[in-house]
Amino acid sequence: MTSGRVRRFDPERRDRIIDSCLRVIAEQGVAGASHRTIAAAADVPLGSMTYHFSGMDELLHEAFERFTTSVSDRFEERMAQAGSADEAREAVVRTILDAADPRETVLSHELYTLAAREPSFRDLTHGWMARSRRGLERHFDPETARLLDALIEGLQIHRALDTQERDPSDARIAVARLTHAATGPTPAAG
Amino acid sequence: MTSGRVRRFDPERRDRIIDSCLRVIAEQGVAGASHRTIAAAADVPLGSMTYHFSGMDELLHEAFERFTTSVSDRFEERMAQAGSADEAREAVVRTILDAADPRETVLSHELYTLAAREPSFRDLTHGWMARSRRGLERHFDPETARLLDALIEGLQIHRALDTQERDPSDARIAVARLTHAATGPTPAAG
Amino acid sequence: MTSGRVRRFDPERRDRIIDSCLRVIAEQGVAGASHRTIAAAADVPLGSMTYHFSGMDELLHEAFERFTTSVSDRFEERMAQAGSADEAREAVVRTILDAADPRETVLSHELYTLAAREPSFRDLTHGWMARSRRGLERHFDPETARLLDALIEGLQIHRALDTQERDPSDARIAVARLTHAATGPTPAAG
Amino acid sequence: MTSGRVRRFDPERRDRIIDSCLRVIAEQGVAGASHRTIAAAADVPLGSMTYHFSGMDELLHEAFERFTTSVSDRFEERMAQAGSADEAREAVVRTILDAADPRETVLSHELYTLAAREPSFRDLTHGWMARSRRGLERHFDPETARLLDALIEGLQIHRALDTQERDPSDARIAVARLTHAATGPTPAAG
DNA sequence: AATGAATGAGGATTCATTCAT
DNA sequence: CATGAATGAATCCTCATTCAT
Repeated sequence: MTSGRVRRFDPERRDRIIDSCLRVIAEQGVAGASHRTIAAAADVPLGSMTYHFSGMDELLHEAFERFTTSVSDRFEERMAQAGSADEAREAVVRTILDAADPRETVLSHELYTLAAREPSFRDLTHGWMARSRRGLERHFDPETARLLDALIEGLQIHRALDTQERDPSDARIAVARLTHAATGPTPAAG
Repeated sequence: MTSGRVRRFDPERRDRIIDSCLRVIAEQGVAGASHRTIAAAADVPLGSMTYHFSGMDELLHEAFERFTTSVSDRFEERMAQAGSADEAREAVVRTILDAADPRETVLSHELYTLAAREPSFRDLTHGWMARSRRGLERHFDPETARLLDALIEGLQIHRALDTQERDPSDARIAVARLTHAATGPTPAAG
Repeated sequence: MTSGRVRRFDPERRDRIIDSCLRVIAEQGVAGASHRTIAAAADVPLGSMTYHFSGMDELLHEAFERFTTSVSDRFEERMAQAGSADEAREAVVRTILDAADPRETVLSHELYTLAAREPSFRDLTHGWMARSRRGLERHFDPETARLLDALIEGLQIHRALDTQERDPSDARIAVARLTHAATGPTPAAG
Repeated sequence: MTSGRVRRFDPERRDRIIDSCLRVIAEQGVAGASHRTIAAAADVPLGSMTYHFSGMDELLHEAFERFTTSVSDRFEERMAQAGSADEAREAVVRTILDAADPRETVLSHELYTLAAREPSFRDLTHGWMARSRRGLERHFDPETARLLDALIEGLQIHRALDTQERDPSDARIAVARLTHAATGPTPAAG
């Protein structure tokens, strides 16, 4: 008889909690990510939270680790599929423009905010950046890879946090300037 | 007679609360900025908080408005003092490298995180970016100004959130590439 | 109209909480004295507890301070009313025998246990003992006062923690021996 | 094959749990002695606790039984080794003064507190006192033995819970007065 | 025989907000 | 005008115990 009401064994529960944690953060921010809200989102009893995770910090760390890994995976794959420098440039541009997904924007900023204050989260941001650079270095020299990586970051943020629409060509021009020197006349203002 | 309790008239109290709010956010994040902690930091009675501000949102908005205004002021002044495109480039480079102040890093990210989720804070980020661009447009064409602004953002973030030291020359090279096209051989990897 | 359901002003509430705290400790021990149980006993909302006391420690300290003060008051009065050394001896004997009140036994031990581990409670036990000695010194020299005080303690404990009834004359004999040397033949066993 | 998990047979585990229980109580009190903390201290799985003991009460009882037995053993031995009434007096004095071991002080009080409220622990305190008296009765008459036992208790407590140092001669004088009546002039205060 | 997984109840504490003064 | 007192909801976390394995 498997009657009763509880599931005593649920091996994927830990996983589900991590996913729910990311979902809650995306929707309500780290501030709204409490044991309660996450437990409810994961359809798991409250006591389950501290059983599986030593505390909110461990949970947050694992959640953001999953997030950065998945974003990095996707970016690396994109870079791997580019067959030439030109295709790589186009992939970078697309990465910048695709960032419209508000979920990722929000999660990124939440992580940055955490990392800005708590060094323990900086291993995640560091690892993330390292993998991005490694992907870029398939097609560009290390110096350029670092600059491109920072540019992607800055353009994504400004696209996300500006109330005004941005012209998509910005990204293309910026990538061009950073990757091959000469594109035309000196752009200093008259 | 000045007997009884003290300080029934304190015209700068509102101001002090806003400053304390920023101080608390810099130290403990928006998450740690409660009426209680801010009131304590400002040495102001708890009941005073809801008297002067309709709620945390109003207070946060005013606090971040003060923050972005002060950062923008400083940047605009820097740009105004640059007498040539070269001096402007150097001012941009210094702006990127000076961002070591953890207080500003933290406050920026806290604001971005807020703005990423709540549109009501996006007027602040939009205004901030607009003023930055206006400053840059004293020396560069609008297109370049936009790109420089994003680059500043990206490099600052990566410098702050990487565990590894960054070479300061990165900033100089990036600014050079974005502002005058040709600086040398094509940097695509071999 | 004083309708509604809440009492917004209740100046004796702090006092009532302290009393309820002692009551709960007497009934269930320090282990059972939680914010919840005490709040319920005092008919006070839970949030009221940490409003009036910084935490359980402060509350416990104040509660036991009240307890020791009241016990000391009573003992001092008894000593003050004794008109002669003989009456003082009798008062001491009665103090030992009266300790049957389980409430006081329990509270004393709870305090001792606390003080045994946390020095911050030792000021209470020290003050208690000091006042007891001061009372005894009205009638006995300091040396004898110290010994009597310890004897009271020991006899009370053994009376309380033995499952076997004790002969009340024990107390009388012990007090006699400690206070005037000669009462008969040497009591060493054959 | 000793593969798989380890230590499915561990006959001393029950013993180790009891010892760990005492250690935890000495360090954190009965309040801090939970199944979890004790299991961790004994390096034993949590589920093992309720397997070996029906509940905390059984465990506490066995732990304190071990404690009182060991203290009683030592005291009895001391008394057995005393060859004369004078040596016995000295042994009693030393027992009082040696009680500086904070571990024993703490454990004694924890037990007293338990016994003060729950009669089920009073068999332990009763047995302890009975054995103490039996030891003393090797050298003193039953009456004196009871008084000495109580005096030991009282002086130990006051030495442990006073913030002021005690003069060791107190113990010697008290024992003298209780055991042979006349030691000098009447100690009543002038 | 032994235990890892699980959980509901309860632990202290913090919070934004209300309201009588 | 300004605030100290008050509170219910929510915070994270620990707990003894149960039970399928």
